[in-house]
Amino acid sequence: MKRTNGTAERKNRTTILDIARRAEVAPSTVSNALSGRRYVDPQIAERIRKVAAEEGYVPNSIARGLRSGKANAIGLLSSMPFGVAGGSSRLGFMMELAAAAAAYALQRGLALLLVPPMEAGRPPLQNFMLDGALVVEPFAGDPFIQQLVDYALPVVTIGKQPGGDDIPFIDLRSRETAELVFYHLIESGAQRIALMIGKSRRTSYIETQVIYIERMKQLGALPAIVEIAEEGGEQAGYEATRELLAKEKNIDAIFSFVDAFATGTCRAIRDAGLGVPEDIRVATRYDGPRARDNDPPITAVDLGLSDVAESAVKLLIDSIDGRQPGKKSLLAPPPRLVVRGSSS
Amino acid sequence: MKRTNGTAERKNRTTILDIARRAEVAPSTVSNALSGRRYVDPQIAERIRKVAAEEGYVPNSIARGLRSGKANAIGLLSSMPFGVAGGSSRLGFMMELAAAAAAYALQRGLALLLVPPMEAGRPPLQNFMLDGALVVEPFAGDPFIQQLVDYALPVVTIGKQPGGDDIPFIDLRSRETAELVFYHLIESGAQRIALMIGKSRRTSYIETQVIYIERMKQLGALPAIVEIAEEGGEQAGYEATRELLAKEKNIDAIFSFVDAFATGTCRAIRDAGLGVPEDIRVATRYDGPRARDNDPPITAVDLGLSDVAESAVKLLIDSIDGRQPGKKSLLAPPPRLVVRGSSS
DNA sequence: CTGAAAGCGCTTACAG
DNA sequence: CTGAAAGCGCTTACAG
Repeated sequence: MKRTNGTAERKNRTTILDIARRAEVAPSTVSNALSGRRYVDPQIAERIRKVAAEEGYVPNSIARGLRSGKANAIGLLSSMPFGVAGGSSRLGFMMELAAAAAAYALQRGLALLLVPPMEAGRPPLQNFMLDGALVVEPFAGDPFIQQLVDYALPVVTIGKQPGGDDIPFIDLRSRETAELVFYHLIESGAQRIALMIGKSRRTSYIETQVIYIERMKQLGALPAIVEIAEEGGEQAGYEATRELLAKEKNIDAIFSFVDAFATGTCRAIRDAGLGVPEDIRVATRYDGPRARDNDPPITAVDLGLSDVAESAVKLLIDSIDGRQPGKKSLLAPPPRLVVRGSSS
Repeated sequence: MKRTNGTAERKNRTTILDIARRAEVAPSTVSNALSGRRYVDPQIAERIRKVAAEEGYVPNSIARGLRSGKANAIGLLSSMPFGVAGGSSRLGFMMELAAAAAAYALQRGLALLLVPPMEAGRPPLQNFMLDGALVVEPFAGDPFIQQLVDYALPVVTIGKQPGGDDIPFIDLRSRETAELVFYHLIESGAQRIALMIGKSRRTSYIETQVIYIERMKQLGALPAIVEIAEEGGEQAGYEATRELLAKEKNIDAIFSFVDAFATGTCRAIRDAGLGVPEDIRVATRYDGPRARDNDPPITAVDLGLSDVAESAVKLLIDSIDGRQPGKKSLLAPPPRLVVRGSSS
């Protein structure tokens, strides 16, 4: 009896050697016959296939991977903290990307490995077999990116990493997104718009702030920017909004960028005895379940995440295959405003 | 110069042999020093760690996996067709399970591999490195399960596979779920309830039908069961409902089991000139975005999927580790009815 | 306590 | 056209 290979259930699996012995050929011939990579005498090939079928032979993908240097898998990572990326229903930005990325990756023969943010510490990437990774909205100096670069793994980021000039990315068009939102809020009558945004240095935050400040200057209005630690999630959005309303009396619109903040913002406005949208209009970026399910539903932006995910996987596959893509970045589809009760 | 190993980006990575040479010890000593698996003279261990750090050594997880027989990854598979599992926003049952399973698996040092249903053909499971898999609501004779069993991979199903008596599973308590829904519909005044359900032989469908028939008998009402091919998604739900309403005139409630069907059901009722819930009450099983975002929002059941996912991963890890768990199945949390506008 | 060897199961050059 | 050998990069017994 052969030794087991550690996993009780998988002991004694038929190997290519077993097939070779029974079919009386060399192991390499079995390999070639089964993979079709090289010509093998049709009669012999047929015999090999028959034996393999009889023995229930299944190739060991890890052994194959060691030789070929491919894991046939890519990771999807996010350093966005749990209060935001996850939350009670956990059906947000990252999972929408995950679903689309997984579907497309599978079409290309790759599995998608889901690496959610960890509550504490870094995920044990060491242990995972990956050919590359997608990173969702990394911030400047994101340790995730650093770790992947250390592992010499190809990376594509969804949303450029600030300063990550050598890393291929999908341009989420955050400037345009911000333009859309501010234009809408102003057009619907807002005079004094506040911006509530995450603290970390992610490109979407940075670009939104730039546009916000420009607009406020044009409008001759004083900017009111509140930066929130993302870990706080909805509760932090709530508290920040209460404070803001206590200090600034003439706010009549809030772009509460992160959807988790935005639901907190709505709650805070109501608790302050004010109405959404009558007294204060609210908008958020990601048009996910959180925005849609809120009462009232929150105006948001359709970012075309299915297309984003697909482009990202494409770029990553190019990078894994060592193809130097003409462009190191791809554009997301144009953002589309979805107006809802929170602002009209 | 060393040969590359196939992936352009990962050529010439430092190996344990490089470290061994530079630190003037045996490769096995490097392995032991770095893993801490065996005692190594502290001075030597320190030297090894220093060299490894300098060289930027990262262990090759595939090589490690070949030797140890572990991929440190589990799969999440669903044979539910795309119209149902996916759909435009793709944020459904499977993704909610995925998010929770991934988070818990990561805590246990495992990655979660997302294997969505393929449009055509079977996914290339051969190529994926897995220690086991979770299968979502398999039907009788599900080829996914067959494939996994052929690969001798441990499997846990979320929802028992009909006839799958040897496969550990999470009991989704579909009988109780059905009881809750029918009790609610009857209590809210329904006299003639129709059941609209998928065609394949999944446990949740089977159990729901059993309860439905019992209830109708008690009520002295004629059962009206419509079985729909799942691939049809919302459109099939729409068409089936139109046909049903054309044939049966006194239907005043529909349990449209699959959420994709249920939104079609609501649309069909309206197109027939009737109102939800005034003329016909509607309920569905999975309390996801689809049910919540519908107009009117659809009464549904909270199945506690986070707990379900966690239990499933636990059971799977037991099975992978060869531990014979006391129980081969675990119970989902009690289903909880979420009453919404579609039925009240 | 540590080293040298064998081996995980394939695939890839190298011979013939 | 096919076989025998080497090798992917680790870890696991086996020696000492």
